[in-house]
Amino acid sequence: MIAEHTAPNDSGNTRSRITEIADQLFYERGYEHTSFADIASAVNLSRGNFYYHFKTKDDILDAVIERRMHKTRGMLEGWETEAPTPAARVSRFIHMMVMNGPKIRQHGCPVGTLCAELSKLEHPAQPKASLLFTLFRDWLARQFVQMGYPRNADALAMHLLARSQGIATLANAFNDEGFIHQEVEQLLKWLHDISTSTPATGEC
Amino acid sequence: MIAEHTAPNDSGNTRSRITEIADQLFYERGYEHTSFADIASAVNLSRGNFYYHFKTKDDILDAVIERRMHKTRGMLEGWETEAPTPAARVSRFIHMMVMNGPKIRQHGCPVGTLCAELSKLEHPAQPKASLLFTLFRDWLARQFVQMGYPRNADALAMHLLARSQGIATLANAFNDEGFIHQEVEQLLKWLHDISTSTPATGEC
DNA sequence: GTCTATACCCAGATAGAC
DNA sequence: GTCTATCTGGGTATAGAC
Repeated sequence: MIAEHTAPNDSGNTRSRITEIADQLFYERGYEHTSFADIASAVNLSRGNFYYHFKTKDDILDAVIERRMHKTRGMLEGWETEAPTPAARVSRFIHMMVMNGPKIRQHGCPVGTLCAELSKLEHPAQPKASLLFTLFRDWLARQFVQMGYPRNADALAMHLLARSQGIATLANAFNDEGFIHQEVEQLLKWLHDISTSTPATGEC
Repeated sequence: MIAEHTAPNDSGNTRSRITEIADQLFYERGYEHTSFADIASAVNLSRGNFYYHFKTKDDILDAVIERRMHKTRGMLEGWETEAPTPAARVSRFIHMMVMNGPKIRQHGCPVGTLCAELSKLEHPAQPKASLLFTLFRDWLARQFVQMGYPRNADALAMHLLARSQGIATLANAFNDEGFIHQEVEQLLKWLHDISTSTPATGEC
């Protein structure tokens, strides 16, 4: 593990710049509809040079998914440390939809739309993309366990995830950000109810 | 309006056959990822002849959306006449997810995924595709009005639509049909609750 | 109405000079 | 590491014979 001579100029930076731009473009325009040329021009690279950093388009997708995994993990850890109670932490998740309201209205949920697209393409990376959902799912389930719902924590997590996805889909289809607020209110009420009521044996 | 000589052999049939196949392929593979060659070969037509029936790909999309509008209207009218109460009619809507479970698991909701894709493409037909949602939205709202919720019938309709979309998205992402059943149970309970309880002034 | 042939463009991907 | 030039394939779309 001696310092190798593999410390290229700023290829690491270039690579992450490409990944960052690709992440954004895949979200805004979709994976298939984003071309190498789109990404290259956004990063100010020639198409030829592009292939020095990524051999195939699938490689870029892989890097983008990994980047999203990393960012998501960081966000969840942040909520974990910032918010004192499980209910407050889940509330952070719900509020995320309000914070990202304008982008959701324009492009839907980054995770949901990517999974849907890769599913239609029968793309090999589809299972990997679904792991982004799993990240949220498991994190939410842990919160519900701490809230006193060990038996159906996963069902509650999936329920909340589904509600969020539906909100994003319709807010996007109808170009209606107000709908997000409207539904978030209901979700917060739902969260309040289950976090204050005594968990019944087979609740929810 | 005298009978014109525009009654070509079976071009009407060919056209509707193309539209039917395109409808299916757009659902299964997505709009952009479906090529003329895909459709033509599925209909057993040469690519050249294809253009006799549709000038551009957008024209096919238009025809597909109109076909879906037509079919949806027919389905909703069917539920309207078959089911005696508004609650029973909404229940038909909810059960549709169970009936289409396998396809939803594989390809998501036909309406939701089309709207999401067209949104990313910034395709001119996106608003037209959203009208498919509007069809369900208005129909559901009418049922909730009849159920005694004139004030927030539309909010209830949107809520139910969103729940359905979320269920479809996650069932697809996790390839999990059981999740549909699980959530449909909850939706039926929700429907039962609001259809039997006395509507409060600002309920739900 | 149906076909073959083909124009045209843009995508992903490669070669090789600098 | 970056560039230009280029290959190859597939996509939409057209022309014109039958």
